Amino acid sequence: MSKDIKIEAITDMETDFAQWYTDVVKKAELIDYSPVRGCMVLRPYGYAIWELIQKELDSKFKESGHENVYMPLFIPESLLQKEKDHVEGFAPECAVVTIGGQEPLNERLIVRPTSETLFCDHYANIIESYRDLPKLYNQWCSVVRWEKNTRPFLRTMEFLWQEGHTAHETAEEAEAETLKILDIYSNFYENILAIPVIKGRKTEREKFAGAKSTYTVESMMHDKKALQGGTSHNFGDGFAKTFGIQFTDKNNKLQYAHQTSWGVSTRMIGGIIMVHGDNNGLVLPPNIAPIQLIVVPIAMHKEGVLDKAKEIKERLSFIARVSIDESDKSPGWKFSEAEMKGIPLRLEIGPKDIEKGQCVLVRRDNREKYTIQLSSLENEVSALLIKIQKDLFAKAKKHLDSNIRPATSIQEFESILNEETCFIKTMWCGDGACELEIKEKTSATSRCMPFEQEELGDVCVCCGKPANKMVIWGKAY
RNA sequence: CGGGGUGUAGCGUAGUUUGGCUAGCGCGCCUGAUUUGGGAUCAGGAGGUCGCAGGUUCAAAUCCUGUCACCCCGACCA
Repeated sequence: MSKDIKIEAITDMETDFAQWYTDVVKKAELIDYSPVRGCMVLRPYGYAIWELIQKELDSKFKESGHENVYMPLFIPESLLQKEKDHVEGFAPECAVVTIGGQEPLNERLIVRPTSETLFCDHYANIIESYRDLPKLYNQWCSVVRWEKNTRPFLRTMEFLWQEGHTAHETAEEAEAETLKILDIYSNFYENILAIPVIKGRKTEREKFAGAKSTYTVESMMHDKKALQGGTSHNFGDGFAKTFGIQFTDKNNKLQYAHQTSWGVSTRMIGGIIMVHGDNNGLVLPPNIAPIQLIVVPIAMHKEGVLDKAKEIKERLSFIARVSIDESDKSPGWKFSEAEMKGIPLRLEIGPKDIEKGQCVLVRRDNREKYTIQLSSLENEVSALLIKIQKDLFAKAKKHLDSNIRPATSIQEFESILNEETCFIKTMWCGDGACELEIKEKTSATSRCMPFEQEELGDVCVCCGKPANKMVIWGKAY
C-alpha cells in the first residue's frame, strides 16, 4: 500500500463536505446515531473531548467567582410564557409533556430549551438585598429543542451545554459580566481549541429572545461557512421586571436586578472537526485531545519491543495524555486509526530503534517525521505539542483572515458570494429591513458587528443611506 | 414543513425494470497458522423477520396499497 492512498472510508472534503463531516464523526468514533431522531450517542472518545472542555471552562468560571447549580428539567408552561419575546422565540421548538404516569397533566410541562425562566423564578425567591448580589450561577446540563433538520454536534434535538445566569446590582456590572464571559469564551476558543474568533455584538434581528444585547464569538469553518461559537447576553432589567427580581439597595430603595446569561454547547466539537480536520480524518489540537500521543510498537512480538513501548508510555505519562496501541492489528492499520482519531502525535518504536536508542515521532497535522533520541524524549514531545497547538491556530487564523472580503454595494456582495463562500464585511445603516433584504438576496446572515471596526465607507451596503457600523456577514451553520 | 434520496448480516452493496431453485459479493467479526516501519496473507467458520403492515400470486427482496424511519438540500435555530 502506498503512502498516498487515502483512507477509503472517508469522503474527500472537496468532493462533499457534508459527507466528509459525517464520515469523520462516525469513523473517529465520536458518536453513533441513536434510535431517537436527531439525537446522538456520545461515545467514549467524543465524550472525553466534552469532559476536557468542561474541565477547562469550569475552572475558568470558578476562578471568576461562579458557582454551579442544577435546575429542573421541566418548566411549567405558565412560567415559560411570562416573558413575551422569550416565549415567542422558543415556543415553536419546545418538547412538551402532557401526560404523567397515565393521567393528563393539569398544566403542561416544557422540557427546558434553556433555563432563563427557572433561574429568574429562583432569583425572585432568594434575592432581597444588595447584600445578596451578585449571584453568579452556572449549570452543566442538556436542553431540548425540536429541530427540523439535525446534524451530529452542529444541531441535535438534545444537546449538552453550560448555561450561566447571573444577577447584578447595576447595569454596568451586568454589562461587565457579559463582556468578561465573552473574553473567557474567546480565550478558550483561541488558546485551547486553536480556533480564531471574531468578537462582536449581534444585531437586533439575531440577538437572543428577550435580551437587551447579545455578544458572540464567530468562527469560520474549513468550507468558509460561519459557526456561532458562543453567546453572552445582557438582559438589562427586562427579565427582572417580568419575574419580580427586586432588591433593596444601600439607600433603602427598591431596585430591579440586572441579569446576564451565556452558553456554549457540544456544537464546539463540530467546530473543532470542521476547522482542523482533513481528508485523513479528525485533527485535534493537543490542548483538547483526550489522547495527545499514541505509542505504536512495531514488530510487537519481538523480544523487548512491547516492554520498551510500555516503558516509554510510563515516562511520557508525566507530561502528556498518552496511550499505547498493543492490539494485534498491523502497524499500518494503527497509523490510519490514530489519524482518523486526530491524535496529535504518534510514536513508533521498533527493534531497529531500540538498538539505536531512538524512536520516531510523527505529527498528525502535517505528517512530519522526526527521529528522536530516547534520552531527550520528554523535551521533544513537550515542544512538539506546543508547536502543533500554535501551528493549528496560525493555520486557522490565516484561513479566516484571508477569506473576509469587503463589499460596498449589494451587487458586489451578491457577485462575491456567487463566486465563493466567504465572510463579507460591509458598512450598514442599522435598519433591519436592509439586513432582511441581504438575507433574502444572498442567504448570508449578519454574524456580528465586530468590536474591531473598520471604516469601509460611510454609506449602507444595501440602501445607500449614511452608515457608521461595520458588519460581518456569512452563510452560517 | 417543502424538495430530493435511501431502507437487503455490524458496515457497504448486487439482485427489483422482466416475480421462480439454498438471497450473492466485499469489508468487518470468530478460530488457527504465518506475519508486523502506512489499513498483511492463507485456511476454516458464524452471522439475514430483504424497514414494517396488508394485498395480488402456485410462488414476492422483486408487483400493488398503506405506513414508519433515516440521510441530504432548503426555511427556523446553539
